[in-house]
Amino acid sequence: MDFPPKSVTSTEVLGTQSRNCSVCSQHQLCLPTDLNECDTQRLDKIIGWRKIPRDGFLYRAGDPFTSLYAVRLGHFKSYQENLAGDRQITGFQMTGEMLGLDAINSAQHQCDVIALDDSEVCIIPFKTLEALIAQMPPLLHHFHRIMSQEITSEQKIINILGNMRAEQRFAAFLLNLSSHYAKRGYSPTQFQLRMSREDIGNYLGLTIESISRLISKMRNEGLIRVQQRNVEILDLPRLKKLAADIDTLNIKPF
Amino acid sequence: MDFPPKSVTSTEVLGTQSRNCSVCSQHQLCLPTDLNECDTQRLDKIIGWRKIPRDGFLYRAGDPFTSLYAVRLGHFKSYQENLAGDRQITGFQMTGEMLGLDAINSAQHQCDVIALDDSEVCIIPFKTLEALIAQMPPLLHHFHRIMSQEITSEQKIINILGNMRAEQRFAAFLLNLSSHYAKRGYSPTQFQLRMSREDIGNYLGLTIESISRLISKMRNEGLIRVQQRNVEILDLPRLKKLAADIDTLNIKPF
DNA sequence: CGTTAGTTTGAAAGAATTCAATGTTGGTGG
DNA sequence: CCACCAACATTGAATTCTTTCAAACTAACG
Repeated sequence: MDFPPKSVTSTEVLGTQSRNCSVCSQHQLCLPTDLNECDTQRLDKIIGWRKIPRDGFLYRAGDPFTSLYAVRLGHFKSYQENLAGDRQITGFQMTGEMLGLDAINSAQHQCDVIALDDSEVCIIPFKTLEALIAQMPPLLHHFHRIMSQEITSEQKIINILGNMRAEQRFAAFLLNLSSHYAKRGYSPTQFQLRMSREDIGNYLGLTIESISRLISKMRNEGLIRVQQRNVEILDLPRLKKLAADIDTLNIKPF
Repeated sequence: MDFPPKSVTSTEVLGTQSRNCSVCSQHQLCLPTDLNECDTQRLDKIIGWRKIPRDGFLYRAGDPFTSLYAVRLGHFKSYQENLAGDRQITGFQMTGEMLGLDAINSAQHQCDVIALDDSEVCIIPFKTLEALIAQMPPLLHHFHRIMSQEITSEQKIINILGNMRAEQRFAAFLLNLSSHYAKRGYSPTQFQLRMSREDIGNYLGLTIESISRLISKMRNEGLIRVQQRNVEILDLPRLKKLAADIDTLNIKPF
């Protein structure tokens, strides 16, 4: 069932990833599972493809919005800049995640998006997608779920920024990465940070020094092992307790 | 052009608000402007209606998701509760705004939503809406814009929580209310806060005492006038400068 | 008129930042 | 191959901002 459609030459599907949705490794993350083969191929036809080198822009705030992007390979960061020139990273995106949804309303991109790795994206022309969507109910609903998910994941950040202390924020951040990697079949306890300490700090509303101190503290407590950008979570349950604010240190005798 | 459709008796359209989209005062906020009369009436037919008393729940986190809600009258707050029982208000909603979009993905509501005023909502059964949407391209696109707008407005909060100091946060909060009221034809400089100081603090990641101090400070500086929940912005430009982090006090001589 | 919920104010404590210095890594060119 | 540089990261000390704790105040309501 994984052979390439006949319209595609064999060289085009060489490499670790195919350019076709039906054989893409992100299939279950990106596409509705109940889409039939025919509809999947119709979708294939409208989807383009692009490579972004490390530190390259996928798009910039203010760019006209024409397409959504699905991360096929690699990692991205999205940030907004305010009038004073301060930046706020609003999210990190990894394989299978959608970029550009925030631009639909104004037809202009709202963020700068930069690749943290050499990366690849699927280009999804939005007008075409909407036309297709109207004819394919499962895809319609799936697309709404994706947008809804985006809202939910931003609410998570609001929760982190709004009522967690520094240590909890960082714990929540690690746990979020952990579950994302787990969902993609990678180890939930060992992974590489794709972003600098500065990016992490910015994202979590903390300074780079605070991040550094938190890493040292958690390392000393045997919670994590960190070597540069390599992270190993040594005590996942305790990390979860920490992030959930269940203050194990303050258990009162009665 | 504003007479009620014949299927509706005259008593039903009495009062300040009609139950029909075509004559609803929120028309331009809620509906696509390029929807024809016939399509508007099809939409009318699926939309229900409900009153929520002050402090009443519109829905609770975990409730099964069946419908979206559009605020027709009044104000709401949405908040999430974490495992430790801490709450985080993720947004305040006023007339014309949509509630429940975050529930599409999981089919369960993600927030508790409470009315701050005696309020009224339109009930929009989601399955029916999706079916209708697929047949009405302008409505399809409009719905996507609404979801996109929700994403954008959450990014605003992330920006506030992620890199503003207390004073800027509160300034940004007031300005946000100001522009919302302006958009609805009310005064941008005089309005009533519908939420308690505690709610404001929670929303902005600050304590109630901090909010209180900020109000006092801004009052002393002639920026605002506050009498209980009545707010008057006395110096809008300066408030904007403050929120934008343009530090007028720190202009260096050379 | 007293009670209550919500708000304001003050003083002390705590959390995170700022500033400054030092350490580490990886790349580049001599 | 090594020395040096630049970018990134860590650590310490002082400062700043915000919270916490405590008390007093205010308006609304029965």
